[in-house]
Amino acid sequence: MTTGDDAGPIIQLGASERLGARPALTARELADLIGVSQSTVSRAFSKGTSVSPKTRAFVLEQAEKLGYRPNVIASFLSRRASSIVGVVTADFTSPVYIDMLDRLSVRMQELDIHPLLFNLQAGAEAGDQLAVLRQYNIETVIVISGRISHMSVARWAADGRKVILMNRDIPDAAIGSVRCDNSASSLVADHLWEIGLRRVAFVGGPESSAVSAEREQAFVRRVAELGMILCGREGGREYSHQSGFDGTRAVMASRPEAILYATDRLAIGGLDALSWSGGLSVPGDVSIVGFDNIDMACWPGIQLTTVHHDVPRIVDGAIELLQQIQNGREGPRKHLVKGGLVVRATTGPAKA
Amino acid sequence: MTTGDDAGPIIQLGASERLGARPALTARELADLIGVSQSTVSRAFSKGTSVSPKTRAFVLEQAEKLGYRPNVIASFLSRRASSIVGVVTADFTSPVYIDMLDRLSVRMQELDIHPLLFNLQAGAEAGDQLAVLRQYNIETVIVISGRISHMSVARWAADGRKVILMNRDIPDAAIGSVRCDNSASSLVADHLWEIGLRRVAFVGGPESSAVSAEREQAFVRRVAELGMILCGREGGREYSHQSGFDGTRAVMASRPEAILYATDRLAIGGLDALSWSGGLSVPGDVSIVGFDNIDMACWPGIQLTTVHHDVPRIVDGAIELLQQIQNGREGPRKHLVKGGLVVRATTGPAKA
DNA sequence: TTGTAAGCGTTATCAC
DNA sequence: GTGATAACGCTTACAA
Repeated sequence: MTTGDDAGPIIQLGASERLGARPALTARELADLIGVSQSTVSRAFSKGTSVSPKTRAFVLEQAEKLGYRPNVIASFLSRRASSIVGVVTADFTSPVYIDMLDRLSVRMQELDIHPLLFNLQAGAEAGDQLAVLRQYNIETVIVISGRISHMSVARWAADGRKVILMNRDIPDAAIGSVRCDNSASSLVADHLWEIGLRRVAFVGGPESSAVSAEREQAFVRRVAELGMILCGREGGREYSHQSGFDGTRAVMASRPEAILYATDRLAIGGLDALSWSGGLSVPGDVSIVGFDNIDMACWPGIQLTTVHHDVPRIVDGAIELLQQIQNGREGPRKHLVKGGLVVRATTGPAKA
Repeated sequence: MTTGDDAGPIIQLGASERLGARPALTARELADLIGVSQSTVSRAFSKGTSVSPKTRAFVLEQAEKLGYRPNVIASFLSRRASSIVGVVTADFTSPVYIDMLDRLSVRMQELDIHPLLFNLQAGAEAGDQLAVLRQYNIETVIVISGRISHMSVARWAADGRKVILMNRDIPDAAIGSVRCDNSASSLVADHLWEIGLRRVAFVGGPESSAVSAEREQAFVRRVAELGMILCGREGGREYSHQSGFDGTRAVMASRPEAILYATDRLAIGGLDALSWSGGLSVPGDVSIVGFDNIDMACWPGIQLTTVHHDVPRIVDGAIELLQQIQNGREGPRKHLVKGGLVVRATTGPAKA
């Protein structure tokens, strides 16, 4: 019953609910109530401590009944560490990053790890964030953004924070990362070849974008191997619809039969330039291909051929890394998640 | 230099950076170092305490120099309250809610208030969250979602948490809220009347959605006042593109000259059904109007006529409320932010 | 105005 | 395996 904006009228609260404002039970109080020492209560709640299974079960049961839950703030202070994880974002306009944040935050909650959100504006200083990380005793930081500088990441790591990078990597650094295999764009070249297209172009994101560069590189290499012609190439200032639109208009001067875009958003900008606003037929006049397989890609009126970016698996990888770090096992690891080509309706043989 | 995914190579860290792993300075250490008492340091950092301006300035200056920052965890424990604010979300697929989260989190950071993200899945229990709010000593919760039940909100409030609702309200409850004026949909009726359209229809969100209901109501009332004909009405299970697509197909049976949708996303689904996939002309065959004025609404190939939803001002309102609450001033307040009609290219006279 | 000292609710180090 | 007791780094009476 939690769908829609309005899940019913205000419901009268029972007596126990009303008492909520009373301060929460402390370990000491629970201990006194059930006749054990306060440290026993503490031990019952932390794993890897020496309590008899019987006592632990008893304490946990009573705690449940009386509504006791350890105060994490006190625990953080005492342990000089917190289970809060910093989640750093900067690209709320990117559907892929939003999807990652969505799934990641849900998964974290299931594990009782809570994300403190650091939404960095362009130009925010890494140092400022570092101070906050320290203030909160935050040990682990997950970066879901391509816009945070390597420098910032390096500083956090140098300060002893564990960093997990999503969708990017710092090659020779001992920093965990989980990302999709951008070289899958080579599959696009194969596909275009198979349907008989020879003149191809690439429309990318910002020049400084590693993601765009990797996707371009793998595509261009395979294009060359197959003996196809790379007739055009455009980059943008950003990963926006307008960028894809403008890039497409520009690259059409080279008369390509197909265009690969660094992301679906750019590709949809291209579809707009060509078809919605341009009066051309896709794929009749030109084929287009995206990368990421965002929700929009399968809208009835879009049906974009694209490379699948497996966000759920990337999130799984990040969660796995997170747990390894929190359990103190192993060092940083690099995950690379494969994606595959999804052929829809924006690619096909050229019109006769 | 923080645009693009890759902001340069790893930079060698200076000596002071490398030492970062050394534990942060405490108030006691700073106090000893600069020759004041620890409580003086504490006072210098909290406003409304009795310290001479001179001492405060001195302490703050030295703290800055030596890199001291109060540990907020200890502060939370001592104050039995935390400046962490819970931000509750559930609709990561809604551009408007994402935009709110984006802007809100940035504004909060500027104020040194940090958002702990609670991303609730459909069906998540309010009680579970409440336990976590207590564990973190969280006093204030901002709800950016229509899908969290009134019941949950009421329970948090009954437990003594301050709640700020964004984009919704619980009418007779003493709970703060900031939302857009959904009755602005009446402006749509006026606009359609002026361009000579008489048969209109409405495509809404889930039946349980208060937002959809309010937008529909104001529209329908004005339509009646103007003597226009409401010839059709469809609701969906959700606020998705597909819902808008399907709802449009259904409502076209009543041959409307114009359709108002509860949101832009639904309207774009409608545009897809009519134009991209349907071969009809918009606005030649039928005019369509959305609500929210999301980014997509102004894409070259969309140019959707819509009602502006002023997210920045709504966020301003929420921040204002937040500060009032944190300063202990005043009780809950209700803000209503006006929007206006944005006429673009999807409305116009019917084809001759 | 400033310093001293007693919490805040945990964890961790001791003995037993 | 369990119970006292000392941190953890702050805030806040209470004294000076």
